[in-house]
Amino acid sequence: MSLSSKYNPLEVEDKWYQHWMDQGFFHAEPNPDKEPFSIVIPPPNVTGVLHMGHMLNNTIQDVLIRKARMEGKEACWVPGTDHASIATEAKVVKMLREKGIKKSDLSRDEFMKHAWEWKEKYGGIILEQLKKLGASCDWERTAFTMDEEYYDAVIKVFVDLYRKGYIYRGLRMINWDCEAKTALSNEEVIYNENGETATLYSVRYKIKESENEYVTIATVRPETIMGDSAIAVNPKDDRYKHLLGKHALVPFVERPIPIIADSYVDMEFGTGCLKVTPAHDPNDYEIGQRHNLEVIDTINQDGTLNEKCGVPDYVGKDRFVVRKMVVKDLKATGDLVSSEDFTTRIGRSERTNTVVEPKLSLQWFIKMKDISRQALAAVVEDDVQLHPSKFKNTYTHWMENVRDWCISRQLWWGQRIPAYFYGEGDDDFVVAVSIDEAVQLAREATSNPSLQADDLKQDSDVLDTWASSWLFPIEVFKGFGNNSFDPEAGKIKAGTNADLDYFYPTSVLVTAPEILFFWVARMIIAGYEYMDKKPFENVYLTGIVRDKQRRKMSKSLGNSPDPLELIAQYGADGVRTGMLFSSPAGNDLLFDEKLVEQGRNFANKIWNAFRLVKGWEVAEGQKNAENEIAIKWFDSRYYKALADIEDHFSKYRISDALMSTYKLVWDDFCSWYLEMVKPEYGQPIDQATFDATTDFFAQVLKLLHPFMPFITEELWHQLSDRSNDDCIIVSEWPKQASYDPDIIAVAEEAFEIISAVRNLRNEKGISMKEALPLTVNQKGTEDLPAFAGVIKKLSNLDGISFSTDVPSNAASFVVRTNECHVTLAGLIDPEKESAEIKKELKYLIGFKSSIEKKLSNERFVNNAPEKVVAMERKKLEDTITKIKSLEDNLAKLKQ
RNA sequence: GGGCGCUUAGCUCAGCUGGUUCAGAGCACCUCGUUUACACCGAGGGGGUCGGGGGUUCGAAUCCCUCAGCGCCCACCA
Repeated sequence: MSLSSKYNPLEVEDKWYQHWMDQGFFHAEPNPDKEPFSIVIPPPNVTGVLHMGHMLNNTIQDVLIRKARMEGKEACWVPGTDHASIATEAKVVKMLREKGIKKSDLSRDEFMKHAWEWKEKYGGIILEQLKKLGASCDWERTAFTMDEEYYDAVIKVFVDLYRKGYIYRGLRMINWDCEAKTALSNEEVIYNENGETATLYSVRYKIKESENEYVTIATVRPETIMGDSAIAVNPKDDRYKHLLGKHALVPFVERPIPIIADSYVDMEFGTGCLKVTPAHDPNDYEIGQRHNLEVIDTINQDGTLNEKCGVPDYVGKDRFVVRKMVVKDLKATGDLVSSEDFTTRIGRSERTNTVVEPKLSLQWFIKMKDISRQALAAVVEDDVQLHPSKFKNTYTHWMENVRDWCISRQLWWGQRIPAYFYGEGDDDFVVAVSIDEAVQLAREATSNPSLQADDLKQDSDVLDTWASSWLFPIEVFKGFGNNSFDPEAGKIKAGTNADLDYFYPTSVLVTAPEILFFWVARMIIAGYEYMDKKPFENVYLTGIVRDKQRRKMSKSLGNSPDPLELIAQYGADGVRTGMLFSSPAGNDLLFDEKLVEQGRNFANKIWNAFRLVKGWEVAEGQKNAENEIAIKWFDSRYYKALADIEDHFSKYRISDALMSTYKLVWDDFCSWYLEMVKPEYGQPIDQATFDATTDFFAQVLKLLHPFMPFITEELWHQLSDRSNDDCIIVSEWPKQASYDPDIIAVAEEAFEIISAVRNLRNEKGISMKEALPLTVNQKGTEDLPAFAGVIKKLSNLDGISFSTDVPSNAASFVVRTNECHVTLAGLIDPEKESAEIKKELKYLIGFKSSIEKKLSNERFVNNAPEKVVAMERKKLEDTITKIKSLEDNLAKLKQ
């Protein structure tokens, strides 16, 4: 048999993935004999390609789902994609533009046809990529947020919320993209970090009630002057008290507007006078609401001014053109007092980069206060647990101050709002799940029985993507399908959907903190609203994957490696472990290819451990003493590690669980255990030790499997002959068992002696090949001699004796309370040795006196718990023993 | 501006209800080593006044106050 000294992932990964699929190991069905464990994937954008964030996120999900599967749970990981209305529509529009087709030239149906073609062609690439990572998703359940049934669910929910009174249509100041002619959500508005330079103009308005008196305001948007409805000053501002109640005249149009007091106004800014333009500024709109001011909307949807501005020259011209004209005209009339450069934050559209225009618009909203009450409580009371828990604060703060949710988007790709207008009025509409129902309702509303479907006009907007993905944990199980949804109650009926009854609530959601509000909070809201249950028990929040310099990975910076290339180069197992090595929950992952290298090296280490064991010749026979103690020790060590690992998993400390596993395998299994039982060159190993070793190996592979699915499956089969359906992926996760802490402690002491001997060799330049004699004057652990054979083997001794006789010509050291001597005739420099001993003695004497001081402090002895005092006494005793040993050594040297 | 959080070895981070897991881990670094699984390796080693200051306590990385620096979320000054 010849096995390469390097593990080659390419040879095994695809083979095993295919095998798992063929065996149906990923598929889950409700099973009353098993405990359910489910995860829904945060659906990536259907147009997306795999990036490093997905890699981290999905690796964590796969680790959790694989462990649960091995624990005998019915593990169901539902994959899917999000239609991502804005992002996808933008891509389709761009693709069409490149073909010379303008969206505005297409009908809605034509556009949708293109969009679906695009989706069929490019959608779901990302899911194929996940397979390379080893993601054990139940692909038979793959969901898409625009699937027919999913679409219907979203519509049912809209209608339901409307009927429950949660949805309303209202005039709101929204972010408007004049180029795309659509409303933008806050998250689609980008602010330049350093602000942008604008000009701040000071403009004087004449006071109507007095001669030659002016009030000067400052603005960066002079083109909105014609929409002014008031001048506001701070109520505490004595400079302007006399003007309150009077009026200012708007330049150009000479329209009188009241001078009012509002505490929003900052006395320090500019002149302390603010022009209030309710139609074109969110703060001004609020002031307008408070003071009942007129709203004069002077800007059209495309950013040009309309006739309401009252200046014919400006009508039809773009707002930025008008700005220049206004400035010029103000100069001409002498009303422009000054202008200066000014750094301010200007919002730009993520899609078109045009300056966002605050615009009053009729949009659809969900009232959030009442509907979110249970979702807030669920997290506060830890019914839904966030990991790490620090996000609890962020969550509750947001939920306590939750704002109404604008759910309409002026796009075509998405679920179309099921509101049907039968008249021209803003309120002349009905909301219905189907056109037939809409006709019915419209007939009733208009008392016109002959009204037809053609007389209705459906709202042209679609719903915000999150207004569909918030149903994900319910709808991947088709919760609103069949007749499960009861429109009367506005709930999904229990006992009508086997999948939902079994898999919901899901066990854990793994996602990024960035979408805690957009998605996580809203899923919790929807969960309580429709299921009366939370959607998941736990939320694991991952960090952001950054580069070494803490920069976010982005296409434009080009600092993101291609995940598939990484997998090709290092193997999926290497990439998975590499990503997890350094990513505690909630912490950003500073990605460095070295981590992946470390992961690959780890796989190689495991591979070589296998090569070693596989290469052993086995002979009949009994195990010798050191193999026996080695087996006893590793058995305990294993179960202690398992306890640690389980503890980490229970707290969602995945990185720590991996690190414990890593150390168990590399340090304890490879460096200690295998070295202990490894037969001498050319010698066979006894059957009993060999069996114990392969058994340990298998148990270790199981712990590794969730992290490194491929190599573990490969070795599982190579280690022993196993049938096709006997796979590690469905093997039984090790059960915790009691272990002997004493043997672990004694072993540690033995290891320290071994290290000390090796260190001695290093210092004295004695080769590992040269056997040495060791005498241990044991003053501590009684069981140490059990490890005599191990110590002898691993530090290459030609003899080890436990004796109080101190040999001469010996290099000495003290391990804990064991006085150790290695006879080294001719290699000992008594001067140097004694100098070193003296140095250590000095330290120990100081250490001793500090303990004595502590123990002579009555307040310490009286107040500290007995246990602590006892420990100090033991420490003192051990130190005295140690000092005595060193003094003996010193005396011996001087002879 | 409002809220939350962080500061521990060169780097990334553990460190629970104050006391032997109390100063830790991984990586990096230094020395030695190609020994019969692995140089994608082995053996050994160095390295921190736990951001500064003050307090509570017999005892503080851990609790409190304060200063400094950093980060995140929310709202956004015309």
